[in-house]
Amino acid sequence: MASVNTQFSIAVHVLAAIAHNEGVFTSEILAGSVNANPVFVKRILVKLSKAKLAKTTVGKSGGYGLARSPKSISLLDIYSAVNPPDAFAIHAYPKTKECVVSCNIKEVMSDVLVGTQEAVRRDLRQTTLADVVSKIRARSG
Amino acid sequence: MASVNTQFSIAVHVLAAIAHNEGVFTSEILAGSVNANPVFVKRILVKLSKAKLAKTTVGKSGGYGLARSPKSISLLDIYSAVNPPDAFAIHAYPKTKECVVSCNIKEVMSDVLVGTQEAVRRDLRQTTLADVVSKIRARSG
DNA sequence: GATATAGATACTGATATAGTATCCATAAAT
DNA sequence: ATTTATGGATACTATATCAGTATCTATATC
Repeated sequence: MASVNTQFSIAVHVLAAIAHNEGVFTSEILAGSVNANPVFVKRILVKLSKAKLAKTTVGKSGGYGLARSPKSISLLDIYSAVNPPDAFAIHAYPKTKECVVSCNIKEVMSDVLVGTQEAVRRDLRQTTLADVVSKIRARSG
Repeated sequence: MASVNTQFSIAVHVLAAIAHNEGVFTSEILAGSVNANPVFVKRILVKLSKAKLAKTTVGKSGGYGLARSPKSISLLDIYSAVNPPDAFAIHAYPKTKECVVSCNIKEVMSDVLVGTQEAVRRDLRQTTLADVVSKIRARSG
């Protein structure tokens, strides 16, 4: 546990917690729900706040609320906010001059994988935070 | 450089090199084309061989050829052969009993992300090794 | 003014990727 | 039959990223 990026999944978790309970919560409480390190969760909350998905109030009795309605927040919005490394990496070794494949593979793969990355984005755009909350409620009821 | 999995991209590279040059090549030569560590490339070649995408001949004057035609090998075949970690990880912290979200988020996210992973597979299935080779040739010509 | 919060920073620890070195088994070349 | 070049396996190391820990500052409420 530590080398796969779980920030996206944690971001969805905390936003779902806020949305489900419809209120403002401190990072301590949200970290408690995730059962993860408070500072780690804070760092994710900061990203969500900068992306204007969460609304921060600073100072005593401060905390995090939603900045937009759950229906208007897609998983793609959350994914973009935490900005995880691309799902598909291309190797970056120096080119071997005499080899046609070596000289062009990177550009060709980039081309192909842009399409794949776009497929991911299309898929994530189809699910909203409201969908996630309602699925959670369906399971608990 | 070392924490993103580049094996898929390297696997495509070596198979494209074999397909483009239409022959049998040693791991040394293939590693030379990639400009990567020979043993690392070997480990990938072993996976491709086990997945029956590459055909191995052992012993002196041995090497790697294609086991199937480039048109019949999709990027999904190659992706599955190297078996990289899932693009989307879900955090695995213990559940907080009192929290409805905490108790159900993992299953709900799994559900959603299965669809995303499937979108990736659908996309990769659309491109073949032959497509990659012809794109490379188009660039070099 | 005291206090509880967000937010930032520096350091540490754990894990997975990739590199290095070396060995064995096999089959071709001699 | 021997030599030799290959695939394949294994053990160890180096490095980068993710995540945890500790601590500090700024700010707004009480």
